[in-house]
Amino acid sequence: MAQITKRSEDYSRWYQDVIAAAEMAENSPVRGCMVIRPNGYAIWENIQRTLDDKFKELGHVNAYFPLLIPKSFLAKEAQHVEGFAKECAIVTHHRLKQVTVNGKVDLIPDPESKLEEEYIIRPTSETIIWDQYRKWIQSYRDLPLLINQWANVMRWEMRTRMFLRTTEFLWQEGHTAHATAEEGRAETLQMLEVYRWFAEDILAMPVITGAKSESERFAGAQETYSIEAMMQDKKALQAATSHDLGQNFAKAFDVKYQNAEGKVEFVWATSWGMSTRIMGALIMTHSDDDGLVLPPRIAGTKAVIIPIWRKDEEMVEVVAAAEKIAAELRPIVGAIHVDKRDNMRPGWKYAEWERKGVPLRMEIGPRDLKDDQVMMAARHDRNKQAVKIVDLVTAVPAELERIQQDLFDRAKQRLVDATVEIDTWDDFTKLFQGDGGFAHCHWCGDAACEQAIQDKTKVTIRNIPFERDETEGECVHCGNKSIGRVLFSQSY
RNA sequence: CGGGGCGUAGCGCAGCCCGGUUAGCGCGCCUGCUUCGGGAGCAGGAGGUCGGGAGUUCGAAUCUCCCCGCCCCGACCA
Repeated sequence: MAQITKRSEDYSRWYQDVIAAAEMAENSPVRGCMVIRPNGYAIWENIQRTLDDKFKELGHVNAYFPLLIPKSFLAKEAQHVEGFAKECAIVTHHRLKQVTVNGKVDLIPDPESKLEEEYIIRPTSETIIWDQYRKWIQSYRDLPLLINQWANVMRWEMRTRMFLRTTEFLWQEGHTAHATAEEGRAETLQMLEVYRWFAEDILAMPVITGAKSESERFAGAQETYSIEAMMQDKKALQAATSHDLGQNFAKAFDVKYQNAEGKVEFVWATSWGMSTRIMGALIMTHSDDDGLVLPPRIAGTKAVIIPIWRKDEEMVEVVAAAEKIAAELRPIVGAIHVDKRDNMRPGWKYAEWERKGVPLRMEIGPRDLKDDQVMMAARHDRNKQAVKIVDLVTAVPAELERIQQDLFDRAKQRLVDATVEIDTWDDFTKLFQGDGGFAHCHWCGDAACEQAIQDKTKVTIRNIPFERDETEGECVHCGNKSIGRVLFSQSY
């Protein structure tokens, strides 16, 4: 069994070890692309379910658009090209041909099957979706158009890391069209709030909401908003984004509607997304040196029951009791696993389920049976207590709720403890040469100054928080006038 | 793409410098018995084109060249 490197020794090694030990994902033969294993995919399925329900509650519907996009589409929105052209995979042929070279059979693209117009594999779907929206939107009565897509996308990054940055990744992308700028802006902010809710209430991951600086804006957006979380190494991770696209895509793809007065106008657009990257954030927010730690609301398995026995007669009794408890609890708390394997001892099983991040463990043996109780142990703080079997229907949901809240509080405390206000360049460099963290600092608003800070320290503006100090001050780097503080940090 | 490290059984590694019988070790896996309340013990067993290709040699895991992949640091990146 692979040992998990301690966080204090090598944080990024620890991260990879946790993923391997929890059997969440592993590398594949395809460079930069990972295999998401059942333990990891179960989490993604829960993410999908929860978000999808919320999207629909707010009036969105799902659709599916092609994986391949005509190359020319990308060129239609100038900034969009600039942002994505460098990382696109391109389909150039539609057929292979067998050839024999030095007696060996090989396959090459059949030159005769070269495509007249090449396709790119979508790095994001704005272009192909907006090309379609042109056909769907004529009247203000067609608006708003609120569509989401669950899909895979591909961005040919130079350096990849499991979940955080993979060549292919899974995500949802919402693409909406509206009659007015105000409606578009309201949708953008509404979806950002959904992401904040999801991160904090479901993933127990406190975030800072705010607007991106101009240089960090999505390619083609008028305004980009993000939620930023703090990992245990005090670096920031952008957990989701929501973009107000203004009329940029409507103009690029000629999407117009006629209003009630008969006037023809371009529509207003938004897009918003959360990807499998969030699972990297989830791992780095809660897990410890013993492996994965998951908040109950997103865990694939909420609790595991470990029957303990010596003799075969005991096994029959204990397993039956465990199954009965599981059956009673499942309708209340969700997936519960009874670990009946008879080829390993309880201690081994405890360690294994701890590695895999199951939030709650119940142990039931002959001694417990006699006392009509089980031992109940929480993964994240090792709190262990005896609970009467009749009380489980209330005790288990309550304990899961305590775990959920505890994980959030713990993460929130880390965030608060590692967040400071900094006013001098000297203190700024000291902070980021040392432990790092989140720093609220004055900034002049100049992109060149922002770039200079990044070049010198690798620190970037994570966002301009909604809740921030807007009193005047001097830019932490250049000393010019500032109209408030923004959030600085090193990031993933 | 630049610098560094690594690639030998499912996992972790030794062997390589200095070429030489059937390539080892630990964990895991299979079979059996004893065990079972915090990573069990004993016995037997299965599992390898030594990342790929070419070369040097009587002989290559070991030497040379090329390629591929992974990890770390850069560059790159909603």
